[in-house]
Amino acid sequence: PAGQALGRPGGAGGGGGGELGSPGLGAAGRGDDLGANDELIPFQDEGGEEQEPSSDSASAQRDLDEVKSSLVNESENQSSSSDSEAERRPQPARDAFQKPRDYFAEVRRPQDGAFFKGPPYPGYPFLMIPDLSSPYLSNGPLSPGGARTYLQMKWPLLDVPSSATVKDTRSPSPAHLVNPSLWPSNKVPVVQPPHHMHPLTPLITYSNDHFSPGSPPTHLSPEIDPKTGIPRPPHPSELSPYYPLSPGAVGQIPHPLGWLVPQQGQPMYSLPPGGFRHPYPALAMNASMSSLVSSRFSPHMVAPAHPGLPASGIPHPAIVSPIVKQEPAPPSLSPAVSAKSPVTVKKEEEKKPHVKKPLNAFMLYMKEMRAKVVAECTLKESAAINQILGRKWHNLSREEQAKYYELARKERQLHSQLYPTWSARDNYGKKKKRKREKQLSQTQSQQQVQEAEGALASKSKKPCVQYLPPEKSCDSPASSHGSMLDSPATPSAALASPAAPAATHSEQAQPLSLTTKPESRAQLALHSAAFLSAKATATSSGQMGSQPPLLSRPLPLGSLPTALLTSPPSFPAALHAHQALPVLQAQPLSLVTKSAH
DNA sequence: TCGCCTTTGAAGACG
DNA sequence: CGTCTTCAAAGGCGA
Repeated sequence: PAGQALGRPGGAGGGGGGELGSPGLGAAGRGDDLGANDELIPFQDEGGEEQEPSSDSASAQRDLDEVKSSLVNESENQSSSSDSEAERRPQPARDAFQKPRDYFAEVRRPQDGAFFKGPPYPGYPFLMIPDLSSPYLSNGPLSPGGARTYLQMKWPLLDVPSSATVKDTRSPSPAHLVNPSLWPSNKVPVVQPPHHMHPLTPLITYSNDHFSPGSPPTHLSPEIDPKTGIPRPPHPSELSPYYPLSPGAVGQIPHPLGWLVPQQGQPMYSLPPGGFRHPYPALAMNASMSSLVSSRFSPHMVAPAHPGLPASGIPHPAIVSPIVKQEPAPPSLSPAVSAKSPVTVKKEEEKKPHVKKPLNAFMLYMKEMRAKVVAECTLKESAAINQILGRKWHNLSREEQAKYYELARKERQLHSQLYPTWSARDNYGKKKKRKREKQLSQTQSQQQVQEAEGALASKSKKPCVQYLPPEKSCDSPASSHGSMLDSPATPSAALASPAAPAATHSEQAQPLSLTTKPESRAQLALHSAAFLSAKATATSSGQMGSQPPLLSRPLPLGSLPTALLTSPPSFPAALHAHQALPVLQAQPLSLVTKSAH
């Protein structure tokens, strides 16, 4: 069954043929062009790194394998080692190489659908897509899976057939809906966006949800709001479909994240149901993106304020009203905003859609990767999947994480601009609480972790299992090794701050990592050993590939690899890329072995 | 039908 | 300033 889902997307994977082809590479390539953002670029690289078409497929497969293996066996070692090695190494290297446009060009194929299919992840699409819709609103319905990957994002941008876009617009959310094909059964996240979807859409997703029905084809009419009829700013891009919200609002800013966000799911900030939004974030993106990227939302962002905005609760994408999600939005939009009598205000507030918190780096990552993971493994439970994702997160290289952190940062900025008055506190108490129990459980888990740690220290592993849901073993991966303690913070912290993605700081982080997370610790232990060996080998061997995987997270690897990768002639790399791929793949193994050694 | 579970990160609350 | 709590996404599962 799983296969099914994958299948499609996979097209990518599976098909082998697909590997290269899929790629959306081509798309990616384009994206780059479009993107043109400075920041973006880096991302792209990274993204590219992660996976490109071929690489993607390969990597994806690997990942899957890893995951599966891990799932299957939580066995620690393998999973850990394999993961790190397989996944990372290849990816990075590949990414780097693949990116090259030329390469893409070649790769590109006419197949529309194919494109999207491509590798699920390709890179992080971040690149350029500025889309933005923001999904802060909750409502989105959406889609399920959420699987959109960044990659998609790229694509969209690139290819985005106008038609497609149009469609999207039309069926805003529907886009997804519309294409059931996409969704279908499995959620196949990966797949995603079929052509229907706007390339961006995926990203936008959020918006889509929102968009929904009403939304007019933005393209067509550039910017009139369906609702208000107000003309929007000319560029959709600017607008950001994302924030549909205010549609009327003119200028909302696109959500930086938008692109990140996967479409399917909900948008981060979803729009109010009624709200309309631009569906085509993609369009918008460019301009906005760049601006966003640059981090300046200002113009758009700022502006937005006016009309709709509202600081207060307004209809904004992010806004979701739990209660009444839908209602509010549309209507409320301007009117509501306009503050009515206090009473009304209260009402609104009550109803008011609540603005969701901006997603943090990990959440963004989850959104993107969830689908993949789901596709890979049979598990469906989010809890199990999240564990896996957590593990994968740790395995990400700093750079990769940095991307997400940056995105998260932008998202927060955007969110703050959109909802200046909003505070996390606003959402407090909305969910039910579970406090103590949870804590207890946590504490228990912690204990377990500690125990695990102890074990680890001693060397044993085991613990993991505990965490995992008994049922699904498969996943446990993460734990596999790990288990252990967690101290997440550190790494994250390091990263976090680091807006600078690349920042090699990673090293700094690393240390932290050690302290913090359990896994990391566990990994550390492993890594440390491996690492040492790796270092030697690495330096001598020179190929990064090997190391990255192992070290990747914990250690400096991240930096290393990248450095290595980057250092080489980048573009030309393209050529290499192909070659490289194979090599890389091979490497992993070798690496592994090395590490083992 | 609702809340739990699970992950990481951010931000608020509290001491 | 440090620690703890809540929420963000997501979807199966149990009550």
